Amino acid sequence: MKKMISVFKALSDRNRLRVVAALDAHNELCACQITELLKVTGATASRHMSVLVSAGLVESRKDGRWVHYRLSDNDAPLGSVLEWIRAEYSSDPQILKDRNALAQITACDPEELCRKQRGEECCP
Amino acid sequence: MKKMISVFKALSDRNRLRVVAALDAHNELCACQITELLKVTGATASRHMSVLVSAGLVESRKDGRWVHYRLSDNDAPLGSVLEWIRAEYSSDPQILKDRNALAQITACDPEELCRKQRGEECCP
DNA sequence: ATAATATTTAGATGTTTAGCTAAATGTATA
DNA sequence: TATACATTTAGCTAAACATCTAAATATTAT
Repeated sequence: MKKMISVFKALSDRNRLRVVAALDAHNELCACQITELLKVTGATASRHMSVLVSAGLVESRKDGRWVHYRLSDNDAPLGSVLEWIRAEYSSDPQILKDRNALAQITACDPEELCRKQRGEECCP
Repeated sequence: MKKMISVFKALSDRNRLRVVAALDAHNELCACQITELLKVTGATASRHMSVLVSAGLVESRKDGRWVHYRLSDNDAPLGSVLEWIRAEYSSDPQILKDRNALAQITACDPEELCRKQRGEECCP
């Protein structure tokens, strides 16, 4: 019951659903890329990711200063929940916008992206 | 996206999950039975049910003064979400307790149950 | 018509949560 | 070792929410 509630709570936020969709398309994204996608503070993005991780929906991998996130390969029953999400968002305007944004974001080296995030001019 | 969020929000509350489990076992329950199961005010139960109905998870049928609720027969993808819930809660202590409580509650005529709820002595 | 009654809505209160800024943590590089 | 830096944690505020009580609504029975 607690597990179920934490999963549903994790999935009942707009920004976290956007992240799930993003991770479903690009199988790994780092914290700064997610921050850029959501257009929120790094702190806020980090908080969202910790909710998804605690719910068991996402796994994180630390690589030096960077943290990379990916969807956990969930067991079949929970997998079917993701199946439903996938079906629902495949036509969602926000998610489609995000897809384009992500193309830009991932085209740019994370190194560059972070430079941009602290105000220096670089990749679009 | 809005639909998804409302579904997940609806499912991310302990008491509403208990109701979903209850409706999955007994295919129709009236407001007073749900009130009795959750041990909350009628007003609170009503609020919870309206959340489940707005999310499209539950349908209501009015019959005189009584309102009966049942699970909507959801399309396949969302159905699989309920499938996961079913798998998860089949061994949940709270849900098992609820099953016994429901046996008592449904054994007693709703008419009687309501009498009990306003303080008169009757069915156990 | 009036009274009784099952459910819903309104209003109030305490708790949770998403977001921010600022400080802390841990890692890499000069 | 000292500095730069990506991420996380702490502390705050405003909005959302679960619950209650009291009032409103709608339906049956007298």
